[in-house]
Amino acid sequence: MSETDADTERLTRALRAQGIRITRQRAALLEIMARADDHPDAVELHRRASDELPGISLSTVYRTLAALEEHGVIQRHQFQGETARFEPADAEHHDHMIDVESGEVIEFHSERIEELQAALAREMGYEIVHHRLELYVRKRRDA
Amino acid sequence: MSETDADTERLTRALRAQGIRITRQRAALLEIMARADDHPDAVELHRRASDELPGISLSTVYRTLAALEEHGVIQRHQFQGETARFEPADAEHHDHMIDVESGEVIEFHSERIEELQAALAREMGYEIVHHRLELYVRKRRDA
DNA sequence: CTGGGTGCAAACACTTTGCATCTAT
DNA sequence: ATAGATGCAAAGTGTTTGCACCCAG
Repeated sequence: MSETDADTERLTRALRAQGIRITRQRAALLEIMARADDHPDAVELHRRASDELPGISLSTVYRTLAALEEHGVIQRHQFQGETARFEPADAEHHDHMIDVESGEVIEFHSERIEELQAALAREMGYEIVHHRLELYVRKRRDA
Repeated sequence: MSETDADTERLTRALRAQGIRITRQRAALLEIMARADDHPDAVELHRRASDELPGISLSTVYRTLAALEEHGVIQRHQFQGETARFEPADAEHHDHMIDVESGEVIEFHSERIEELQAALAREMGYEIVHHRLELYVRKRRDA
């Protein structure tokens, strides 16, 4: 059994325990999300799901994505001007660089930046609930 | 003459020089934006504009906002799940903290964070075109 | 067996657009 | 005078929802 298969099965059990039914549609989407190493949007996920489950409706995809997000299984991102994209919610938080020329999304993480953010918020009397950091970038020509 | 009046007049001239006509509608919106110290959305701006220019249409507001954004006069922000909000584009860049309880938007700036972002992007072979940093926060109770 | 999930179509919220008319320059 | 801007209504886009039927547990 592949690692993502094992992950998916564990997830399935956890979700069922939380009282959410794993239908064929949801199983398909869970599997697709587990495999996805890009950041697909609802329409793209619907396309992928249709391959193994012809007839699955776009509304089901939206409803499932909402449910999975609510249960912390996936994360929704709304990049500048784009439609919502999704990715599996891994343990470690990360931010995104978006290549404005290719649309490619690169993940990164900076503990130093996170610390500065937290310190800044605290100074101003707030605590961070969550944050969003997006760098819209272009490949360096002079590199 | 107030300072914002002077600013608005300067802007008006600059825009006209770039070949965009300053109609009553646009003048009203320029003035409203100059005065705005919050981050209103299109509907709110339409409401404010309607006070001094009854009959102004929402599409004109949208078209004007698009034009002003294109000419770098205002900036558009799309906060998590909200409708687009606008603010005058001042010289100095800043980021936003959004109070998730009140919806209030607080501006801040950290040169240190900006430097780290730039360094990070460079390391990965990119240069930053623009970025977005939003801290979704809540007032500290234990402060 | 039964309540949650699905597919479909219709509704939604926000934003954009086509067109006839108007107005800033 | 005339090209660009407006108001209106209609179309778009991405997403959500009501409802009758279905199927996972």
